[in-house]
Amino acid sequence: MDKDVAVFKACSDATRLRILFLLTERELCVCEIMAVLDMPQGKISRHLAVLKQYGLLTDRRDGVWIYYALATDSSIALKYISVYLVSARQVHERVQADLDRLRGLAGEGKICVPRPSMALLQVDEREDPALLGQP
Amino acid sequence: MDKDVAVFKACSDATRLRILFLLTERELCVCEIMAVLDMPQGKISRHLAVLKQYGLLTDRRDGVWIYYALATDSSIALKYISVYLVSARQVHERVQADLDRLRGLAGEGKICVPRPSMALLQVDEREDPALLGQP
DNA sequence: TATGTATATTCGTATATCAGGATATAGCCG
DNA sequence: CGGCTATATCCTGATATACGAATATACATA
Repeated sequence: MDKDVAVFKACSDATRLRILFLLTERELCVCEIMAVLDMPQGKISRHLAVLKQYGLLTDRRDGVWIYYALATDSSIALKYISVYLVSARQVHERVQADLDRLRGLAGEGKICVPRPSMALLQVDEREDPALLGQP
Repeated sequence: MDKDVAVFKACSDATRLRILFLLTERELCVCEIMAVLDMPQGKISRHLAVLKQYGLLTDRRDGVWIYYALATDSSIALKYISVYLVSARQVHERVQADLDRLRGLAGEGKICVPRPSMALLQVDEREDPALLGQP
């Protein structure tokens, strides 16, 4: 039961809930979440750490970037939270706006390109048809 | 969305979550919750006030007693919390123990009888077959 | 190795939350 | 009205949480 309490505690912050809603779309790196929510990096990282600590998120590193994704089988409450997230995201205007902003971002992931050479790599990836969802 | 955050905040305390689980059984007065959870009256009342303020509970007065019940259509999150409560109560041992203790209480409601005359009234009610669930 | 970028973490402060204990309010009954 | 009971609320201290700002860490490239 304590695990469930922790899950609810993790959800009881507006910023964290917005992050969770965003992650129903797909896994995201920190810079994408920063861009969508327009919040300082430290704040995003701190909330991501809380969500991960409470078992709601998993993370994986890809070079410099760290991608976060919704965890699945952490607690009973989390199962119901997941269903809630998918259903409620179509109802809340703020979430809708967040998701629109996310879909409007230039590429899929790695929107922050650390160096010119990597920016070129990024462009290459964007021109790779296999990576293009919608034209 | 803020309403949903409030609902999750309301659930992010072990005592409050135990109260919510108890109220999936039926509406309860404060003294019953006190008896089951074995906690001081001020603490129970304070948590009930929080749950009511966040829209998770309704209350109704019956003489000296105030009965609390789960609210229904307060927010989207609450709908999913309700489903969670009914499902998860069969999984958590602590909740099982709470519910067992609740069912083991002498009568249905009004376990605290303010005066001898009312105690007699209570006994009368207990002897009324219509009010007896299990012998 | 040095540099730059993405992310994590620490520090200090303001605010919120929780608990226990004491007190206040409201209803019932004699 | 006065006394009893159920419940609500207030007060205070302890603890947790959120934030901005600054700093630290990890990785990639040259």
